[in-house]
Amino acid sequence: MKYNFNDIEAKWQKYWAENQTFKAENHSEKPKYYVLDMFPYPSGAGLHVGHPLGYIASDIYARYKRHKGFNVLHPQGYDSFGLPAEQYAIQTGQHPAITTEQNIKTYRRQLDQIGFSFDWSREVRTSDPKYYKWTQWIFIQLFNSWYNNEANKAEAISELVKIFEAEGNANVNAACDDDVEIFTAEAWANFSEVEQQEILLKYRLTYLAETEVNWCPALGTVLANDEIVNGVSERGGHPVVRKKMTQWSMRISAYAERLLQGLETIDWTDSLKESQRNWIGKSVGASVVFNVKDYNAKIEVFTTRPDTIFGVSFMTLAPEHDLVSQITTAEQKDAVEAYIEATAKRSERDRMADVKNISGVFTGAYAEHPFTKEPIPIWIGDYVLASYGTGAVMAVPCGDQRDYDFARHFDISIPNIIEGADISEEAFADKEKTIIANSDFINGMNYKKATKRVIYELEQIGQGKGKINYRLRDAVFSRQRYWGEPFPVYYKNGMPQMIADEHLPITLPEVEKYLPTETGEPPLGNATVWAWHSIENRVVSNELIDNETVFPLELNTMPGWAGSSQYFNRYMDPHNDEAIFSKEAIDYWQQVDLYIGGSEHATGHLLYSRFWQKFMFDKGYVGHDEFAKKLINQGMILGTSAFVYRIEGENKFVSKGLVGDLKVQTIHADVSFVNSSDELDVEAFKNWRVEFKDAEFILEDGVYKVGRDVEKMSKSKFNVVNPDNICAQYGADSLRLYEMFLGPLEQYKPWNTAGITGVHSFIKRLWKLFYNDNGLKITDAEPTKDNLKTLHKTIKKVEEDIENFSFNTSVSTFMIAVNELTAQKCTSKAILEPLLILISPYAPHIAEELWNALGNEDSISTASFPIFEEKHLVESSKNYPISFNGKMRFTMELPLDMSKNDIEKAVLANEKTQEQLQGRTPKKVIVVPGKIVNIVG
RNA sequence: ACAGAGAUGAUGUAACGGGAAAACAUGCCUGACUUAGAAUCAGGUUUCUGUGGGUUCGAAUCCCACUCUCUGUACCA
Repeated sequence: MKYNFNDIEAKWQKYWAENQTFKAENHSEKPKYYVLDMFPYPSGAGLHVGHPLGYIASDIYARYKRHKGFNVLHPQGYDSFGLPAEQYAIQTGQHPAITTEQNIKTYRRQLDQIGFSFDWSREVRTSDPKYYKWTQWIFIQLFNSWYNNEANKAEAISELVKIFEAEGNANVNAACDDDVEIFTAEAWANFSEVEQQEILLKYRLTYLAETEVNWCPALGTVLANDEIVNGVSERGGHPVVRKKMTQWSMRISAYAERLLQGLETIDWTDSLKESQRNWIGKSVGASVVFNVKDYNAKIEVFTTRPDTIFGVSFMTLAPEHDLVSQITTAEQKDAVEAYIEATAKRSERDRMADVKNISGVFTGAYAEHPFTKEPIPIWIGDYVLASYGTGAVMAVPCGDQRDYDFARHFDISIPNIIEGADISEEAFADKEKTIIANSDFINGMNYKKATKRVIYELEQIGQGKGKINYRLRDAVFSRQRYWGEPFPVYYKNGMPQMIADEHLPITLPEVEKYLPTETGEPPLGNATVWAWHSIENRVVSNELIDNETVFPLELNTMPGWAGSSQYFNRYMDPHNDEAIFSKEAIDYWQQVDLYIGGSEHATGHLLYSRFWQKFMFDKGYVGHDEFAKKLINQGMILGTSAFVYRIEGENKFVSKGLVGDLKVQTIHADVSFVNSSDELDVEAFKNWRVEFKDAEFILEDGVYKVGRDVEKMSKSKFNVVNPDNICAQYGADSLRLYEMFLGPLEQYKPWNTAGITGVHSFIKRLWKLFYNDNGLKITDAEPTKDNLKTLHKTIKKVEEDIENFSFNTSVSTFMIAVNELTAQKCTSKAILEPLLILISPYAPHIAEELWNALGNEDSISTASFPIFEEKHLVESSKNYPISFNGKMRFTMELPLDMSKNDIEKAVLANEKTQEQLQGRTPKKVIVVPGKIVNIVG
């Protein structure tokens, strides 16, 4: 019988769907295991062979865990809000919901044909109102919470109000805005409602704040830093200005320390944890307050080196610093303003990239040293960033290279306060080797002692304190887009009001245009039915807005990461309309046991999700404050692009070998026109685009050879390989095996379709172990010793490999096993049946088919993983390599239970040994039983 | 600049906690079968583990230095 993979795969995919084979129950006698993939954004381009890599790996693991007796949750869904659908809508007027629906259909079809064991009954889509109801709900939860630094957790805002009513805010230690004023209980009672709301907003975990954004007036939108190149928009090259906008922010900074500490408790890759650590950017030091001479002003700086405070010879403020305009003297005014203007024109990225040019201007003002009272000149310089610390630094040129360079450049003095340091060429920045000198009460102390003492003294005189600074900024949560979650928020007297939980979801309104309005409002500003009726509790026409009972709704939408920050928990109970998930469901599934996805989400999705999880933990909704125990990053699959060479100015293409010194344009050719010998199908290429129709081709040896290069797989590089074609030609099992066989999961690796014939013929050889031309050839024959050895060797290796996520090596193990069993002419059911279970996580369709052919009624996924027995691998003898001075010369078969001494004697007695020694006496004989014999001399 | 990962035949890669370097595939070559293509079968094919040094009886593996590649972050005070 022939192996007809197309029929077999369709048959079993249908069987799994109809029987809901992989549906997980929220209770079971079995232990639970939760395997999760990062859900995809359903783009219009569909899947290419790079996308399923992680899904195949997680699917193998999920299927393996089922064989191992676990109740496995392995869900899948779609991160279906996002920019591409919106941009398509702007261009075509097509509603993003429609495009998204179509794209999801394509994705589902493509995923289905690869044979994943997803529990599709739990599918979620972030753009589905039933789903985003709960995204809105979490937003409200965050709004109604504040972070209590004493308890080190989020608490209800109503508790905070109680404290304010009882004693004011003097004793409240909260993560809040910096500009909160101290008030008493009486004062609180006397504030108007709006004033109270304003104060509370400074404490809430999500809050409205003025944020600086990159505003592009021509595009009418806010741009991310990445979207700006050389000060103009990447799209269209329009000018971009910094503009303040009121936007929602998430107080993730409140969780900085816990996000950092939590990394110690999870099994994620070191590089990913390191990325998050850098992103959080903890630095320990002190805040120091400098009084400005002749002004009633103070400058607060953050420093990690308070021990060097006696080395301060100037201060630098960021050009954007609030004080600059106040303290600049009349003489310096023009220079300072010119400098500020020049800096404002440069993007932050430009400023950061340009490290060599030292620039700055003296303000004319002086600060006063907190201890010596000496005057310190105040400069501004663009190497100081407004967004980090306080936007001001105390400059210690002898101990910091940037300060040193700055001082040198502007001829500012460089006092040396480090004992024995040579600062004639560069600063001495090694704090571990620092001994302080010329520094009053800290002379002779090391860095640690001096730091402690300086902080103590600063506190005594009220000029500073110990402080920990984090780089992590609060996350802006507003987007001026259409295709995202609407906020459950309306505005009354300018203050945001949350819509009560029972009226959620607030669904996206219809709009005529998906662009910002002419007045620069976000796309939702185009909606005509987008006002909240606070009595009827429903969305009504804007015409009814009276600001008494009907109020305007929020026009921004939520960012892409909103929907993905709790989806892993929603899978546990995805159809629950009463709660985001039931307590039973979360208590049962707890957290993700294995999460697989790309490393590009290291500081986005993976950080925000940890933040929301910690918040949900504080509120008692979840039992773990980390959502994923173990995380693996799959590497990217790269495409092999093909290039043709067009002679400049002519419509002639030369074959790669003939390019030589010719001036040519290198053009991407679609890889589907190129065969495995790098030869171009010239006719197909000509028909590809009109401009190539009449092109001439200069061939070498009768063919046109293309150039090759490995690049990211992408539609624009024409190097995309579609899994549909692979499945049609070789089958899903071959695709799955080949993707794993390419190399280690975490590694970046190029795709080369030609290699798939190796795994494909392996599958055919597996089939031939079961079938010949006459049909099934399996017998009940007693397995031979060799059969058992092959099987158990394979069980052992495959089990180890899966546990270590080394899927590539188990594929070669399978090949070895099938090669050996074929050579042994094995037909024994007792061997081949367990072999099928081993292979089934990797190649589930053929495994089901053969399993069924052996007379099994249930799906192979219900079978138990075979148990390894050591006894079948025990050997009685070993073919010892005999080395002389480390070089292997010949081998000798010796019993494994032979003693060291006897082995030595036997080896020395061998005539080949004597031949090698040529009469010399060996100095030493190393015998490692079971491994090797090495003769030295 | 810093951090992380990595470098093995023509190619993808393998080698438990030092113990026979290249398993498993791809490619290429020869032969068989076939009208041809595809498929199948039999056989063959290369290297000395990025560079330099160290530890060791023995190093791809451990240590030190360097070179290069990829990824992330970047004037972080």
